[in-house]
Amino acid sequence: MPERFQSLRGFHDQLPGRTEHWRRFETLAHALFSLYGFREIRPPHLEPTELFVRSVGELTDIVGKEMFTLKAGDESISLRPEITASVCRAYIQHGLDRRGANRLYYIGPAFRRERPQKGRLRQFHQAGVEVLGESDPEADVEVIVLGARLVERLGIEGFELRVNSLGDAACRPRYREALVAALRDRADRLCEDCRSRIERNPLRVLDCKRDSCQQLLEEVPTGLEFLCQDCERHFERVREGLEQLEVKATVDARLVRGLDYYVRTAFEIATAGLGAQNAVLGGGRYDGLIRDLGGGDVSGLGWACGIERLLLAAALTEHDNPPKLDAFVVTLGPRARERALGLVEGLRARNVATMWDTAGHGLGGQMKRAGRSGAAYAVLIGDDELARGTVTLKDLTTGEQREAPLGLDALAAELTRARGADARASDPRERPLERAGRRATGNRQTPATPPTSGKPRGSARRENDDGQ
RNA sequence: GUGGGCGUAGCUCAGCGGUAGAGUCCCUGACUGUGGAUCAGGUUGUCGUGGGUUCAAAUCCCAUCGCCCACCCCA
Repeated sequence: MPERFQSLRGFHDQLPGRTEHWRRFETLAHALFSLYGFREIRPPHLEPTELFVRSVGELTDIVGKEMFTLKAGDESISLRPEITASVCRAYIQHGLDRRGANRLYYIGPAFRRERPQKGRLRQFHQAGVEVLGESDPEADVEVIVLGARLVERLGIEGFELRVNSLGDAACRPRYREALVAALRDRADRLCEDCRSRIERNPLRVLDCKRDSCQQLLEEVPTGLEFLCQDCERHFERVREGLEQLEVKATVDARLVRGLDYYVRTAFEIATAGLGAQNAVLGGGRYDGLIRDLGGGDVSGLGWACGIERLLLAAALTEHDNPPKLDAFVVTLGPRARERALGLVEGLRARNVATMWDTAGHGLGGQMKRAGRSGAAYAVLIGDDELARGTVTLKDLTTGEQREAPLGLDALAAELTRARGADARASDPRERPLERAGRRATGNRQTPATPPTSGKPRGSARRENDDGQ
């Protein structure tokens, strides 16, 4: 027996039944980002390794040990571990500042070589936005609000938005010094990890998860106390803006972002119920990054969300979502079967979503497949119909039957008219993402029929699902 | 990278030294004039993989791969 292959660790397939959820997320994201004046950018997945070393920071774990790096000839290239760096590179390379494209968004995969957990994969997917060249706090407010709106519209309840200011080149070094001094004084009471962080990345001590360290941090100065006047004022206006729009945010002086490039505004949205992987969206301001990457003195601002995590937090229903067919052609006898090939293709040419049983089952088998396909109508043709120039239309929801003309245009019109009646109700784009009445990790009882759908689809098969 | 839990049918799981099981799904038939229902029958399988112990291993041991959880870090 030949070797059977498995997907790589941390690289998952998205199967039918899940892909519909992804597409609903993507549809929502595209629509929402457009609403805020953002335009899509799709950078490549591979970049020069050096791009990430310079942007994310050489000493970060992401660059230090989590990148998929390969040699290509004598250059080193890496799968992107995050997407902001690529967007900035493209912005500089193509002079997007002169094209008026300074609000950009992306949706796509990124790669990190970490030990996988639920909501943390080696290939994961992010959607994110970047605003380039705007340094006023109003831009921060818009970006943060957009993040909150996305999470809201996904129907995620009980999320928490936390904001902080990390200072800038003027004030952060002063704080860093003070912090290091304070931590050194207390090093003997910090955990082992934190002791090593004092020199390597002292800010990260602030969000150590150990209670003992957190208690100790009460005695340590916060960054907010050290903000220079400009940073102070900026942060104040960000908070005021959020307040004006009634977006609830808590100031968390311990919120630190892991990437080196953040300055001033940093924020994060966390949800309950995802365990340790509860951060679903995070970002901040990165003035200076564009310059570090060889561009002009252009400020930057943005966030990224983890699509897997958001979908987990949204606890989507696993309701049936088979392709919505208008018609399933059922044939009786060889003459009808011969005729069906053209009939089916003719209907499709008229935009009627049509299937038939290419496998050649008997009448019962074909009807069974028609029912399972989710088609609105079965279109039956046999010798009787052919002789009369008609088809028998069976409404697969109600079971009612009637005669209809065999002519393609007339039949297509008939089937399309029937579709118009319920298409609006069942079109996923017209429907908000639904919350399930259960936890994502919970039982697998049959989900309740979504209340917005007044039309149960009979025997439509439930998709098997991996439970994520 | 460190520590722990778990891998049996497509799916959810039982079996835990003595012939591989249930539910569900799938397939065939009753059914060349009707799907969802019912009935009859069928495949459900390298028991994750490779070694070892044993007369005998799904079961015990070791290794390995994968999933999950925590740490680390982050979306």
